[in-house]
Amino acid sequence: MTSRCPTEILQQSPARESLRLRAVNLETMSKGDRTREHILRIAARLYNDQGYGTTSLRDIAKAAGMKAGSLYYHFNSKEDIVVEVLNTGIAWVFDEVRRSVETLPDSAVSRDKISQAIHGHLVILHEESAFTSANMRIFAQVPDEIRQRHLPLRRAYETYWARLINRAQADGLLDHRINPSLLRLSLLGALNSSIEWYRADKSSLEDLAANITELFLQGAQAREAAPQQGRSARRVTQGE
Amino acid sequence: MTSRCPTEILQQSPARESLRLRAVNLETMSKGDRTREHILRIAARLYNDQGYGTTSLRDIAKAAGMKAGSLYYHFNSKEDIVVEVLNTGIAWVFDEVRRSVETLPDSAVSRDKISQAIHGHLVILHEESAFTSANMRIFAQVPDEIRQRHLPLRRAYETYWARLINRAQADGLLDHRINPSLLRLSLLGALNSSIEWYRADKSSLEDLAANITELFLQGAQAREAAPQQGRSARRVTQGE
DNA sequence: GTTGGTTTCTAACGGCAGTTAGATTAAGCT
DNA sequence: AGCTTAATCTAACTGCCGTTAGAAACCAAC
Repeated sequence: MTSRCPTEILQQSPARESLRLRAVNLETMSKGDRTREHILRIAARLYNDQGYGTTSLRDIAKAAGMKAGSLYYHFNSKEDIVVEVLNTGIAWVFDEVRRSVETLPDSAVSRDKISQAIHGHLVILHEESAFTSANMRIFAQVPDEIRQRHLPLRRAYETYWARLINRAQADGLLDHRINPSLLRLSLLGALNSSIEWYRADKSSLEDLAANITELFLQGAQAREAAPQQGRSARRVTQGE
Repeated sequence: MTSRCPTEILQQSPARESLRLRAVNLETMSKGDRTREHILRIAARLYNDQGYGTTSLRDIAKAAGMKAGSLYYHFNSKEDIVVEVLNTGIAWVFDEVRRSVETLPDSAVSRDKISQAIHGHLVILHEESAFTSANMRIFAQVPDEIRQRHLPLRRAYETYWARLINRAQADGLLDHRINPSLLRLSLLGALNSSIEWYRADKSSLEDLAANITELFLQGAQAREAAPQQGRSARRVTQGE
């Protein structure tokens, strides 16, 4: 039996769970837990800005308005901080993508489900969660031991996408000659690379999501006529 | 007027140029230059294996069979080493991709040119150049100053791809509704993400290149019939 | 206002980082 | 052989790293 909730894959204390809930209840949290969250958010921002290797505990502490030693009241080690940032990043994007897909009725066509998943992934990546973008940025650069601790959750998220795509292929949406793994890896590779080139002032995330969906499903090659069924997203003007 | 050779964009001493030439003339090189190259190759390998931040000069020196201080006979700083590794990585993939495309007659159809470019990029990334894979791995994690020094060459390579794609759209290969920048960024994002999931024992690079070309041009969505013109690459079985 | 728990700071520790100057060795030339 | 240049090593410097122990400050409850 597979777990439905991404957070279940981690054995976490209740306090550690709090960050995973999208609606953070600031009032009911103790000061310690609030500070703890604050530190994690600061850490995620710094990881985004300057990478993992060059972000010291003293950097995080200073940005959080405290001294390096004080971090050890909330965390056992530097490693624990980055692992929690990584896990939160995936947990959030996982929750959001699932939520986006489940917005649709179960009977919805596969194309809409994939389109929604793409949009959800992009929204979290670019608008909602510094944890998720930090994850995509630094995952490949953290020491192997840290990556191993984080890997189960990441795999769970990848599996979710794999199922989405497999189902789409079974439904007949996807060509049977397409390798579903290649599609998944290429699509997520493209989506995650967008943290290095997407700028919100150039186009909306809705347009970006629609255009990427179109690109990966219809392909870039010219088609004779075949206008799509009223699904005409405005073109995005990204990059030069 | 635009420069044809990617190395021209860098003002380099002749000695520094050597690594950029694919056919390395080991005999005619001085011992110093050979050691210099050796160090750079070692550095690229270590950057690939353990990232930039956690690779110290002492690590590089030890792997190269010398002491840390000795590196300073060949390089002025740690920064110079990583910048040269980065530049070499792009110079090589740039040369190879251009060479691949120019293998074809000028009259070749755009599809073949793009297909060749994709293959060349993947070959360098996975088989030929630890510099190129190191570049893709660590580019996002080096300090900003280093990235700035490297950026011109990277932009030149991106521009080459942009021209390739623009021409393909002008030729009518690509749908006019496709945003060429989005195609380029998504495609390169997908290609470069392959350093994290491609395993040579699972499929050949030729198959991978053919399948990615197919994916980005034809799209994943099921097509009625329309068999492609004899261009039937075997399916790759990558990932789970 | 004292108490007791929570939170932060201070000050240091050992270790490793990049870098440097100068001594030492190796190689080539006459 | 002796001299010169090339290449490497030795040994240190300064500075920042993650981490720790214990003292201080804060804060609520009585």
